[in-house]
Amino acid sequence: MAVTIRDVAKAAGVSISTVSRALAAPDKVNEATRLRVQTTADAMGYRPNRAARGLITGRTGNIGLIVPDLENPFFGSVSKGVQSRAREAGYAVFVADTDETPAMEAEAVRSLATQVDGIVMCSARSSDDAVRRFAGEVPLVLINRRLERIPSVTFDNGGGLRAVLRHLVALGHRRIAYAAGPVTSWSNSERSQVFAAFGHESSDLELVELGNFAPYFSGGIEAGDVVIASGVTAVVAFNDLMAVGLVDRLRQRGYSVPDDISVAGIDNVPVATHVWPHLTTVDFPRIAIGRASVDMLLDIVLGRTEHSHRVPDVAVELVIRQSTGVAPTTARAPSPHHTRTQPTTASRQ
Amino acid sequence: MAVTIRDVAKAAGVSISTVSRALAAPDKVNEATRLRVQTTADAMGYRPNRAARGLITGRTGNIGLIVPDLENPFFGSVSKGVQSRAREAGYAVFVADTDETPAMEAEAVRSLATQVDGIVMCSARSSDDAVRRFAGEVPLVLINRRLERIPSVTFDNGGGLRAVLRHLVALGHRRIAYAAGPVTSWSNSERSQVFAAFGHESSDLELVELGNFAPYFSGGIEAGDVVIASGVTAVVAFNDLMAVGLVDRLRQRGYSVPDDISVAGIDNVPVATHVWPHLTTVDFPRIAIGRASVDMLLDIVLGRTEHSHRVPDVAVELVIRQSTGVAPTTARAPSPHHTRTQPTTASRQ
DNA sequence: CTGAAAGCGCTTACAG
DNA sequence: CTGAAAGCGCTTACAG
Repeated sequence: MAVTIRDVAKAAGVSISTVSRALAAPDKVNEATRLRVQTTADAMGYRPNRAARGLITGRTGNIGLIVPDLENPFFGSVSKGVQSRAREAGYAVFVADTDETPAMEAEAVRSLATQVDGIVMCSARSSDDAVRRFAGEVPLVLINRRLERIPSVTFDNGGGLRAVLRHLVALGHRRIAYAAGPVTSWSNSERSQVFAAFGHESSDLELVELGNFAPYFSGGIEAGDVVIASGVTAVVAFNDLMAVGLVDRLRQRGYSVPDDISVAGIDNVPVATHVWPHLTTVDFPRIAIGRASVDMLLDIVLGRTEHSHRVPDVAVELVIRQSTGVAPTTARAPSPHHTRTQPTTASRQ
Repeated sequence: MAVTIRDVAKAAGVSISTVSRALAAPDKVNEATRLRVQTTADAMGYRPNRAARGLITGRTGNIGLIVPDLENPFFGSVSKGVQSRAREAGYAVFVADTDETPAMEAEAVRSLATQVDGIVMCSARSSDDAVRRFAGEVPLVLINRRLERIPSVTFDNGGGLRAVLRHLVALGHRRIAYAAGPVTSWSNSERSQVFAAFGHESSDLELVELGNFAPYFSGGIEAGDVVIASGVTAVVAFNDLMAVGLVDRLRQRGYSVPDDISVAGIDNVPVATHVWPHLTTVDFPRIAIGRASVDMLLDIVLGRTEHSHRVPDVAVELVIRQSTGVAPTTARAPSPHHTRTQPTTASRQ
């Protein structure tokens, strides 16, 4: 039904070889014929069958994108970046959502491997060994995870967290918590290490890691009570979603943010400015990293090796908003007024 | 490099035809040979090349998904539904983000058409004629838009909006606004009509349409001032994102939600419960509609015509939360206290 | 039940 | 510069 190269050849009065060349290698063909072929092809609405082409060239013109959760705004942005850069480069993108499970990551790699030139995998949940196996099956670029000898592009996780901590210290906070994310998350373990190491910078700091909590609003709700019990005056959450839940829970418990407790997130997803108080957070340029991952993948696939696979971390930026403030002078004991679990609307406003 | 059907045939000591049959049509082959072939294929890690298969069968085993904006949580959920149902059915999915522009929708259809068995298009921004042209190029299912003789699956837009309006009327509101979304949005024009028609139900209602506004937080900020100027006591926003911006702006201007003005959204995206007050809204089962669209597409592609293409609207559900309340008895004149643009944190808490 | 052959729509040496 | 031929990895009538 669709018009094939044969149809065009017949209409233009040339062989299919010539049509193929006219379209793909313009300099290998007489300008006059090239023009004629091009014109008739356009007129007939000819679109080359990429699958057939791929069978011969070994290139599909497709890339795969594997993400843990398409509903998570973080991955939505990354996907957008991947998708837009791929399109510019003439590549189409397959997407697979793995529901945060390692098993589905493996399945996605297997089913995509034969159909793509390479895969961008975001926040891989699989073990190091499994990820290495994936990289053996298909060209692979990792986003948000470093693994020896596997190409990857990552944010400056450590720098971001340190910037938040310095900010909190400057505001006078001395007892600071980190509300940890999923144990299986590479980002979380890196942040966890950086957090612990930060304690060595100044001796009068009391740093306490709490959790692990789910990287959602619900995880933040859970973390809220733990934070209160811990007696800290400031907390950095694994991500913004968790920070938002945390703020909500603290308010329910009668604590004011930032007057009683300062809260910071990480990611700078849109919700960070949709809630009140606006969240102090670390901006991770997610679209940019999505685009960068495609560039790196294409460098590998097309044999453009100017880039080293060991690229520097993508810079992140501390964004100070209203959820962090000067440390309270004394630990706060919530008044009876504050401890009721259902304050009236008026008091919340 | 990859193991082909020929390799398996050699290893199993049969012809490639037999390998092909053993894997695809188990009943057309001797059980013993089938088993042998299957075993060696597994052992060798054979994965059939879907592109090669598709060249013959005319089926690619892929579907395309075209969405206006992957960063929008609404489409993220729809994508998740599409992706999960497709995977269950053994299909891989291409995704294209069109940045809300008709031109990129056309480009996406063109580039995907040859590589997929069909396309699911979400909230198409193109003209009716253009969409019909798309449907001529490739099997197409529309999400969130009805078009004569084009298969589609849609939410019960009208029912949802009417439910919100009845809710507001029951709370005593008589002057109610609809903050409209993009003119190009099919959902918006349907809601706009339903809103206008609702006025005929009771004669003492004053219904005013405001806008159009951008379907984001920023559009809600803009709408906020217009809503105040209009003197209504309740407003329904085109979507939750806009409603959240609206609430934020009203608070900045010193108005209390819902004491002074009730605000309702539409969609029930996660942010609806992340902000305070939690948003009254209409739940659109987005993952479900994504899955349903794949089912419909596959019905068409595989010639399973039990389903009519004219399926009923997907039911939606009014979710009453804290952003709507009883209508104020008198129109509210903000006190000087409320008109300051930068209230202190304390007053906001 | 099994194999040889044709062919899906293309690209690419190989001759001319 | 151009065409005929081979072949990418598969499936599917067609014989046997």
